[in-house]
Amino acid sequence: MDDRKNIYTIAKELNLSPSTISKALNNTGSINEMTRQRVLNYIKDVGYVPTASARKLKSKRSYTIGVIFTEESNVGLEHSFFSSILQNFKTYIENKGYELAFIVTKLGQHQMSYYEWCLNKRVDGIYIVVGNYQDKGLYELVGKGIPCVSTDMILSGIHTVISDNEQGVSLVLNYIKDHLKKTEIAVISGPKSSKAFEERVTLCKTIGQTLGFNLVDEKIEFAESFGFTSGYQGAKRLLSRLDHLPEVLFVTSDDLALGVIKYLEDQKIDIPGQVQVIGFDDIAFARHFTPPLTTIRQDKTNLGMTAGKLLIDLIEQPELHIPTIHKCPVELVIRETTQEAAQ
Amino acid sequence: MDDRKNIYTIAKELNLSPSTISKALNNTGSINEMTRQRVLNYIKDVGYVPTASARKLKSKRSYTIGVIFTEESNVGLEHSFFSSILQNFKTYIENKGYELAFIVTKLGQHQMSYYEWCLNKRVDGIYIVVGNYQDKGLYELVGKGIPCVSTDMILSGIHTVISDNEQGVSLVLNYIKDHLKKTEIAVISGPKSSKAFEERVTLCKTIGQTLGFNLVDEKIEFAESFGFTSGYQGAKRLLSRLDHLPEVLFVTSDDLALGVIKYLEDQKIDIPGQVQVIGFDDIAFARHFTPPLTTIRQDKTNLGMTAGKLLIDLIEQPELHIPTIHKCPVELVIRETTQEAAQ
DNA sequence: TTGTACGCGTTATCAG
DNA sequence: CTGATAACGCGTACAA
Repeated sequence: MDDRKNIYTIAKELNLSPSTISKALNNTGSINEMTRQRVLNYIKDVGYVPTASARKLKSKRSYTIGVIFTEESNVGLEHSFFSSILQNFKTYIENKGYELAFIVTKLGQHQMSYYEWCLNKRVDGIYIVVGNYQDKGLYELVGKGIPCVSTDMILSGIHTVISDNEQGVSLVLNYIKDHLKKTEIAVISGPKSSKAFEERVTLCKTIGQTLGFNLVDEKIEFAESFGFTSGYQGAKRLLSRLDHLPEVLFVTSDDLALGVIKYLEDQKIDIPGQVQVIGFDDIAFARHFTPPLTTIRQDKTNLGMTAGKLLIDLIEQPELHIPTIHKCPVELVIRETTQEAAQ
Repeated sequence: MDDRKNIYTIAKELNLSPSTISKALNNTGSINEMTRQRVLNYIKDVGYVPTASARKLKSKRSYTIGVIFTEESNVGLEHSFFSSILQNFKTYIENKGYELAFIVTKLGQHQMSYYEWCLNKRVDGIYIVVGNYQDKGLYELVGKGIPCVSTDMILSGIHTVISDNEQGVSLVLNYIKDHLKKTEIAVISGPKSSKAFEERVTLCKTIGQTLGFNLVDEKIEFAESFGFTSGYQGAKRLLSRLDHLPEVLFVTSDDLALGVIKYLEDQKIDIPGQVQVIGFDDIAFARHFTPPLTTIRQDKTNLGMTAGKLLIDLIEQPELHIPTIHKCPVELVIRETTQEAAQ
């Protein structure tokens, strides 16, 4: 019925032993080159393919990276920024011979923790793309010593690859001060569930202070979630609370910023005439929006690939176990939601 | 060193046999309820987690669905329409106890065919989200009898879940005729590598004919790829070829349509004053664009979930082996890139 | 309920 | 140095 071959069958057919076949396949141990070729050719002919689970079972390696993506935060694969990072990560690790699997906590009837899933799959490493950093399951997971890299949250003890938020915020605020020559600013931030957003807000306050901005809490609004609509609502809440329009709105996530712009348009507020808007991320649509969005470009390729490289280094050279924070440089992309002041 | 438990260890510690442990875990066979509870409690205490690969090795089932996504067509997870379908599919199958894995043809040094990968992983089924239908590897794969569902291409012999393109095109053309009251139309299509795009173009011709549109080939332009820029370029090519502006541009994919709109704006062509634009898909940004795009809404949730349901039915009840084509209804969403003619 | 063979590739050990 | 043998990893299923 199931006529699948295995190394035993093949060994018999070639008058060799199973271990020889294995050696030929994996290029390990000592084996005569001619024998190797003979095996390889035969295998190609008959179309034998080794079974992943048998190899994994024995070698205790799965060549699989578990990915935490979204579950809690209600952002799915639809979120273009994270998807893009994930795509780059995926490409990198596949080149290194690893595959990607989504960590899941509910499978059919079974409920399990992140960690249990990882044990079950024996993943070699973990990549946290987006996750709610208030999630206790995450802390359990990262405490277990499985190599782990994160691009979203800065948890102590995890290797983190993240955009240089300090540089980004600094670029924005200095640009506002030196080029736009404005001082009345307000901030719309992504939800508090993400550490990165928290960090950006904190940086706005500290850097803003040194630059002479007066960024009181009243001028900071946290969106409830990700996405266009959250931005729209956030802008609405913020502006109806303030007694006059800020000169510049710094929105710490592009997808929110687009919603913010929409709200301003609906209110017949001219951009950049009355309010200037600056985003963060440079998602694909930022440049295509009307008006095209001035923003901080995060280098998604770099983020994804660096995370991949770091994780695989960790897996293959476990001696480098001192947690590091990699900051990827960002860049200010000036488009049409801002306008430099005349000299 | 590796202190992981297995059913043998546990069996010994509880003075039971390995098979009893297995039964307790899987709730199969006959087993004393008290024994079962004892085992379950113990397992929870010591934190034992069964190993996926061992189970797979024995049971020859992997509870894994292989997904073909993009590889050839250069669209990645960034493509919001496909990502969204995939997300819904993923959710559905996870509820049914299956996991998703991306089918890959290059792993480290190893190059393999889709089919080889599937053998290696012993996937239970295959889901083709996007793929180049000229890809011969795809035909090899689907010919092997692994349960397979596609949402993109209509290959003979594969179960297909696809939006009702006929209904969609019909809705568009009738809307143009009856409400916009226009006859001069042109079409910008997605790349020929996708069967769905081909089908839409063909339908435009046939339905167009019965409605009295004169849609000659000169008025049909194929974009070179997916995405905003391809749409922009496509519009440019089309309009520079035609001697006068069409009244309505039907763009068979939203991401292209947004690029088309941008091109028209850059040319100072008023939408919908001079040219009206209709898209297809209803991606998230379609409604947020300026102007908001009139388009055909594909039901991504329905598509993804139906595909999931169909595939799992196929896996679990292999007797239903007559290939079917599921057409999911679509809907015309009227926004601001079109304008009804006065009565 | 329990014993045990099985699935299949890997690897340590051993003989030629 | 080449290749063979056998034990191993771990859960499942059927016979006892």
